[in-house]
Amino acid sequence: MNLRPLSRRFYGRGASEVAPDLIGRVLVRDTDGVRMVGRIVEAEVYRPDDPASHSFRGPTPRNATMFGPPGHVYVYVSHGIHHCMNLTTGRGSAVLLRALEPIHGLDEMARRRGVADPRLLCAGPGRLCQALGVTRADDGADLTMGVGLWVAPGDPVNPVSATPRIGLTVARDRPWRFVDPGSRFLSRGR
DNA sequence: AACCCGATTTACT
DNA sequence: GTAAATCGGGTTA
Repeated sequence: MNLRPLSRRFYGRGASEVAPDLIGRVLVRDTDGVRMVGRIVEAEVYRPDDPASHSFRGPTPRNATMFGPPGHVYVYVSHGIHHCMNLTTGRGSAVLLRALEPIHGLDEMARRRGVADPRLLCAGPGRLCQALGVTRADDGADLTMGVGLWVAPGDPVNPVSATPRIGLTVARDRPWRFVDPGSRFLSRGR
């Protein structure tokens, strides 16, 4: 399998283009001398014109990475406990990774998660980050270098399906969640 | 599936 | 100070 990192150009198209194109591609995580790999099956769009987005009210210390160049990781702390991971796509937009199908390094993911069921390792944005050991320390990392964390080509899924996003209290109507409709590893719908 | 609730960071007043 | 938060786990049904 080709595990070379996707280019800056891939991310620079904006979140609405990038999110559906990420489904079926492969996330690679190298940390502590181990490699973990997962297939992206669920992702959501967040944009600066979107009341649900952290970037909606402009730059703050937390969301600074969203306003930087495309192709970096934006990691934030959710509810003070969990970490969630986005891929920046330029001009205040990003794509939230919500679920992976674990492909490689399941033992390592299970150890970090404290559960063994493959379906519970990466089904949810907080679970995914816990499984891969992604924290706020990774915020701002460059995804195009092939070091630490990146996305490789994989096999893009089409068609993907679009649904409303999950866990929001505003802008709930926008169909900006994209999933692999055949996957059994989604955060909802198993 | 629905609800409840812990835990704490963040942004805003 | 305070309210809201891109959540997860457990309980109830």
